[in-house]
Order: sequence, then structure tokens, then C-alpha cells
Amino acid sequence: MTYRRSALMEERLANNRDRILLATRKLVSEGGFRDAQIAAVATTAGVSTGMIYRYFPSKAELFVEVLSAAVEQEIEILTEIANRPSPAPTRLGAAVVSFVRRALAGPNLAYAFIAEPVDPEVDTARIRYRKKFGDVFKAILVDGMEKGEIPQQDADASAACLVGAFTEALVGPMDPRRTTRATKEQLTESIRTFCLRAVCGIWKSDDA
Amino acid sequence: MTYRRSALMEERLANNRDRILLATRKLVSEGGFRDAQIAAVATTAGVSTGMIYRYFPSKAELFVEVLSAAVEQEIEILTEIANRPSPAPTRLGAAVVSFVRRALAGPNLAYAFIAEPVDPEVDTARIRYRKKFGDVFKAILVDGMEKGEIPQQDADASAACLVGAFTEALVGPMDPRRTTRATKEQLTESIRTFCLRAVCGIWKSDDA
DNA sequence: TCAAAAAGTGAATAAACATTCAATTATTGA
DNA sequence: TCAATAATTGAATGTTTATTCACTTTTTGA
Repeated sequence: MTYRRSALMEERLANNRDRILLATRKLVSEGGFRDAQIAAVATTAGVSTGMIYRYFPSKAELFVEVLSAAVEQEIEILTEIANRPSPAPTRLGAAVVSFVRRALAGPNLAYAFIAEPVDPEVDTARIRYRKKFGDVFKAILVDGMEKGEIPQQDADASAACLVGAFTEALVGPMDPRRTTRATKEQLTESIRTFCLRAVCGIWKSDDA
Repeated sequence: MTYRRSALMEERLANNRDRILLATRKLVSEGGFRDAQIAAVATTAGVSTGMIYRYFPSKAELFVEVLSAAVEQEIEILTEIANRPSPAPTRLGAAVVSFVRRALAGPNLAYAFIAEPVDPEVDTARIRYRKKFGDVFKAILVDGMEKGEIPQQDADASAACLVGAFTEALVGPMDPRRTTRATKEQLTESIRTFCLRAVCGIWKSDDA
């Protein structure tokens, strides 16, 4: 054989893959899956369309990987909050605020995460990830109920409701461009209050 | 002129239109907008594809009309509940339960209402209708706050959260086919509890 | 019954994209 | 430098559907 991948080449390949993922993520963040056609991804990543198929078997799998990476990162952050030693309501509020702040901060995948992707394969993944997302909140609820910090309730239903509540409040009403910092903080606070009261009955204000 | 529409003909035309709308609604209920291709709609309605374009300028406008009719009917029911003389929390709980029960009862547009349609034109309509939907709940909240039945809160945010909460709880977790009547009632109750506590702090149980 | 006008049909057209692949360029080790 | 191999390209292909339109059938009023 007169060809074997050098370390440099290996790196360049990995680089290409990352560039494609990044480009996809960017497009999806800005305009949803709708705007992330293969041609657009290729242009944004600075590669050819054929290139993309060297790294990903199909558009659907590319989308799934983008979604998965985004959700896993998000879940990691929220899990850290969920495992803190503070009281369950405090952790829950902190988790909600953490997610909402990031979502309001700039273009992100929140919308694509909620919305229905065109592709059934991606859709399946999306539902799975939403469920996983809810599980973080469910864990806080279950823990809080055990410790008597949160009243008894249907943890599955409450977790789903929580996820629905703060995602809807984010997607629906706001044009992200015409929103000041203060308005955003106000909305964040309103959502936190809603979510805390929803599961605790009473709103507690301590941050974390 | 040797042709003018007779009353009978007029009726048949209206009938065709309705059949097309009904067929679209059926397909969307069962498989989302994805499954409602013009060809499928035509077959289901028992007309030709060309026919559809005699009654609707485009697929998008057909979809919007289906969505609009469904939402308006839903809003009418909920508005009636919102205008009852009972205390605001009672009305709110009743409205939530009313919507959830219908959604769980069988194939319906709940999913399509929440999910992202493929077409931007339909998407715009969808967001508008979701907002309208939230307004019914907002009205109950505002009224309840005035009467001191509901604690002061950001009515816009709470309304959005409510809509998100009960729609998510409906779409996410359940396979409608593998769910018993009892389970459905249980879920309905869990959602009601969540929503009531979310805006009132305390859960009251009276039906309506 | 007849001709004008409209309703109705569905095969053909068109547009939008994902995917492929023959050809080209780059990399590697000898 | 060279041949072998891999990476890369982007025009061509295939697919999926909305939409159109030339043609057929039905309806209407005289």
C-alpha cells in the first residue's frame, strides 16, 4: 500500500466533520430544519454536497446528530443543577432559569427542538430527546417528594407539563430581536414563578 | 347566457368543498400535515386533484382553513367555559379538562396544532392561533386577578405556559391506542392539578 | 333536443431537493 | 518524482409532490 492516513490528514477529516456539524447547527438555529438543505449546509461549511455524504449517511442522520449533541449538552448542564445539595424547589427553579436564559440569549436550537421536523426519522429522535429532557425534571420532583420538599404528584405528567410550559413560553410570544435585556429577565422570572408554583404550590425566591 | 347555477348545483358545490375540508381534516388528524398530500386528500374526498384547486387556491390555504376551523370551534367551547359565573380557578380547571378530554378522546388536530407544519404560510397561521388560544386562558387569569381569586402574575407568560403545559403533556408521553379510559382520566386529573396549582398556588377540586 | 357554459378529470409539467458517481485533485510512501 | 490510493467536487439523476391544462362530462335555459 502506498497510502495511509497521516495524523495530519486524520485531523483534517475530523475537522471537516465538525465544520459540517457546526454549519448545520448554525442553519437550524437560525431558520429551523427547513433552512438546512444539504446545499446550504455545504455552502456554509465550505465543502461540496458530495462531501457531506462521505461523513453522514443521510440528511436525517446528520440532523439527528446535531439534535443529539445539542440536547446532551443541555442535559449535562441541567443534570449538574439537579444534583446540587440545595432544596428541590431551589434546584428546579435554577434549572428552569438556566435553560430559559440560554434560550433567550441568542439563536439556538430551542425552536427546532420543539417543532416538528419534516423527516419521520428525525421526529422519532426529537420525541426521545424531549422525554430525556423531562427526565431531568422528573428526577428533581421525585427527589423533592421523597424529602417532603415538594407535595406528592404525578411526576411524569408534571415533568412533561414543565417542559411544555417553559418551551412554549419561549417560542410563542417573543421576537428575539425586539426584546430588551430587562424584558427577558422579566419573562424568565415569570416562567420561574409559574413553574415553581405549579409543582410546589408556593413560590420561593432563592437563586442558585 | 344559457347557464346559471341552480340551487341544487350550488348545494352540490358546497358539498364538494366540505368533503375536501373533511377529508383533509381526517388525514391531518390521523397522520399530521405530512400525510395530507393533495393526491391523498383527493382520493379520500372522492374527487380529482384538479377539483381541489377549483375550491382552494393552494394546499397551504386549504391547510390554513382546516386549522382555523378546528381552532375556532375549540375556542368557542373554551370561551363559553371562561364566561361562566363560577370562580376563576374553577373555570380554568374546567377549560383545561375540557380541552384535554377532547384531545384524548380520539384522533384530532392537537398534534398538528402544536407541531411545525412544513409550509411557512401555515406556520404563521399556527402561531397566530396558538396565541388566540392562549388569550382565552389569559382572560380567565385577568378576571380572576381582578376579583382576587387568583394571585397577581404575568398573565401573558402564564397563559403561554398553560397552553404549553397541557399540550406537551398530551403529545409527548402517550400512545393513544395503548391507553385505557382510567389512565386517561388519571392523566387529565394530573394535568388539571398542575395547571391549577401553577396559577393559583392551591389546587381546588370542584368540577364544572 | 341543442349549444353554451361550467364542472370535473388525471396525465403531464414543474420545482425543489436529496443523493450519486464519473472525473478531478491531493496525499502518501517508495 | 511517481504510481497508488484516497479525498473532493458538482453536474447529473432520481424522487416526491404540488400545480396546471387540454380534454371530457354534466348542467342549464331556450
